[in-house]
Amino acid sequence: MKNKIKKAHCAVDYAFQRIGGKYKGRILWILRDGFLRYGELKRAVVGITPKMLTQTLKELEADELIFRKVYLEVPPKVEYSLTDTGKELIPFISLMRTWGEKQMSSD
Amino acid sequence: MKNKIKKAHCAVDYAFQRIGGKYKGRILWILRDGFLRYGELKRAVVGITPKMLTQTLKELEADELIFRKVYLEVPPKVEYSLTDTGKELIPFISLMRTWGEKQMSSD
DNA sequence: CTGGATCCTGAACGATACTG
DNA sequence: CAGTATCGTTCAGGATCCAG
Repeated sequence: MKNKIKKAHCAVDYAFQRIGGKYKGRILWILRDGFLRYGELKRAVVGITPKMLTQTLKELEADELIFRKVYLEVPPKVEYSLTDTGKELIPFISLMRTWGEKQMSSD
Repeated sequence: MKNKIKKAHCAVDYAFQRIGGKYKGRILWILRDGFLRYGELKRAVVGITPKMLTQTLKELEADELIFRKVYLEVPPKVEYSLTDTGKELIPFISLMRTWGEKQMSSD
């Protein structure tokens, strides 16, 4: 682990700290099948500010959930994708979505 | 839904708001098989203060993820358990745990 | 025993402008 | 295009004491 996990009392606690936060779940889900550039992510994650996007991407990268590939071109190009560890989370985020959709429709 | 969900951009977002927070995952997991009293929960969720325990339990109850049963006795007795909706989350929290344990051991 | 009431701090998040 | 920098705000969470 690269990020500072404050103090996990158990595995559930630990996991939530790594994918908690306002945007991490959404970003991981958006990246589930493919490579996206910074600008594409910015459009996909509606409402996020550049600061939060950068910050969140850095944390996810430090946690080794996403991979950041820089192309040395002009204009600059950077692509983000899931690491294997990140991909392991997709089934579970998928479960979350299913549950969330069901709940939302029953309000 | 009874609780105030600020604004969910998608189902993932929505789900995270409902089981996010510092203790919700742990509490749901602890309640996975059985009824626990307030004091038992307080001991089980190491480090939680009475205020946070009460607050979290109220949110979970308002979200209909847990059920609160009051026994009219002296001294007071209150038992908490999962609702059906709450139980639906257990498989997924279980996935989280598995993933979290694997990650923790590979640091 | 099961909480409620208060006060407070820090971290997360947001708005806006700027840069290589 | 892909970010930084700076400043401001909000709110979850914590400490402590009190109550039915």
